[in-house]
Amino acid sequence: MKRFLTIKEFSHFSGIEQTTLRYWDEIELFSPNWRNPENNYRYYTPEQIITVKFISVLSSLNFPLKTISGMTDIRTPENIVRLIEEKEKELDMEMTKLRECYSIVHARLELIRYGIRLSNGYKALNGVRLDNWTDGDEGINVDETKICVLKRDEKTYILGEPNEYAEDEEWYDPFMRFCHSAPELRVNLHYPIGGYHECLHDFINDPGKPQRFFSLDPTGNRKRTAGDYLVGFKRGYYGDMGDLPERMRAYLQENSLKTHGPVYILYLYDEICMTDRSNYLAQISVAVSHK
Amino acid sequence: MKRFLTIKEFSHFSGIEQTTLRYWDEIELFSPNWRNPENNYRYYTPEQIITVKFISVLSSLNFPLKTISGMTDIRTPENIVRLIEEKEKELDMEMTKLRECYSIVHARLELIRYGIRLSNGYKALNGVRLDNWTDGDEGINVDETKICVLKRDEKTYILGEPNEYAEDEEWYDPFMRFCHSAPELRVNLHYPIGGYHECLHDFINDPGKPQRFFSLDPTGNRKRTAGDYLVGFKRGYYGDMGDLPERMRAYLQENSLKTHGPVYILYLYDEICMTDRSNYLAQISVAVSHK
DNA sequence: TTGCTCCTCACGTCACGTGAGGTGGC
DNA sequence: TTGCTCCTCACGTCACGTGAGGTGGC
Repeated sequence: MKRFLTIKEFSHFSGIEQTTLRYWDEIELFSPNWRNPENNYRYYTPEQIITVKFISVLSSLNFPLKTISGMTDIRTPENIVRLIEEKEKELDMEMTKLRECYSIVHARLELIRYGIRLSNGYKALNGVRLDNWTDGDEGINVDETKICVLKRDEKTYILGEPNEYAEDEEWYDPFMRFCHSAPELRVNLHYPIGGYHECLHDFINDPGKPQRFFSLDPTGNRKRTAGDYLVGFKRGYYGDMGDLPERMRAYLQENSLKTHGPVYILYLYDEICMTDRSNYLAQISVAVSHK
Repeated sequence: MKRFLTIKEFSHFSGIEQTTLRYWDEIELFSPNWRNPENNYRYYTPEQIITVKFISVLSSLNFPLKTISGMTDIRTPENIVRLIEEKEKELDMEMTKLRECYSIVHARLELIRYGIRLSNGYKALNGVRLDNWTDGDEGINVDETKICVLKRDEKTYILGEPNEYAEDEEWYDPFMRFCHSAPELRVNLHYPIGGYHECLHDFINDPGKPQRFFSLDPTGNRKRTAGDYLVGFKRGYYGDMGDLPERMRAYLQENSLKTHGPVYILYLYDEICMTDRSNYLAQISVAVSHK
């Protein structure tokens, strides 16, 4: 009358591994409908496919197996609904976190890819920039030794509080205070973090000590507006800007340009993709227009 | 000159547990910048916060720690980008799977909640239906012993192939064939599965042997259209429809109604939330209009 | 001196995966 | 008889978590 399935058949129809089925049986989460007392063979019924599929879904959603056991032990509609509802907020948070992690990785990839295009372009050109070489990609038409004006898209970020430098303090003391205050400012420190100066003048005055930090968080409340930006690059450890500020000022004068608003310092290559500190690669940008 | 952080401070600023940091050090995934050779104390630098944050993001995205190690061992921009790009499709699939699991659980919850409202309504009313008791919720205005006409919203599903019943075959033989053919039909068996008869006449003829199965998959290509439906309920094991077909026919005659299209059988309570088979709860619905 | 921090080492945990060695059914 | 399936038992794995027992620094 009743049709039984061996563990192999049941595994085949349900898509659950035999080892998993044996384990779930062992911990008394999900057991075959009947066991042959002579040889201890496991026999399942077709409708158990429905249950085991549901258990596998809950397991995929990171329900601990003990929680699922608690659900099937006292198997009532109310119990199932209650246990799932209890987990619902947690699930939502996990989904949000995953999406966020995904977005973080992409923000980081974007910077690194930009750096790679820069370096490749530079290598391909033997360090000589050809003004007529474009392929629609800003990055490839630039080399990291030159200062230039580029159209930039809008970019969203979260701005930190002004940094206060005590005597002898370097960038890392305010950086740690920034990390510390991150939760209250709703700053997600996983996104790439950059340096910020209120204006070009401030940057030139003390290029190694950013006046603020910002996080390249796409859910931020601040925007770097789209438009023309003066862009320069610098190899070196955090804060080491060499003669870049001076070169930027010279470029502005030669080309009769004036800057507006803040200076953004973003590291395309940093700790994450470089072992050699002197090879970190920063991009410095500030909005410009003709005088 | 260089500012060092103890493991406690570093854990605090980075948000990574001390045990995790020690473990990551042990497996040579992420080590402190300096160790005191006298007491083996670990000392981290502030910029390591950036790296460890990124590692924790990758770890949250289920990158195996060995893969992340491979990334930091040969730490070049190209290497980081390559390893992430390799995982990208897998990540997309995982995200899709999670969303799907979420949707599956909700499809299931919806059915169970409907069943609970039904049972509660029935209990509260001592089995007597009050026609003027509505709160905008169809479920609560219904009791499971009565047949009635209800407005139903559109519902999406995937329809299986026609079932063929060999001699002496019960519902579970075609059900298993349905499970077997699920992958080619792009049927996701995790969603609630229902029975389907081409028309009321077929249902009444052999109510225990659905002519097809369908999966309540919201990405399906079929729709149960919105409108008026004749709805009845039945407690009992799969296929046991008792006198429900006869009662539905009587109701149609008394109220001068005629049915259109297929009959849908959906189990609100089944294996998953009931131990007692005789208490499974099916909802049977078919589109109706006045003669 | 006291309390706090840090260390290593060993063992536990969770959800399986992987053989080893042996039995059962057509 | 042969090959296939099923079983148990033990041990491995992954990414930590949890004490135990001891040292180090202000």
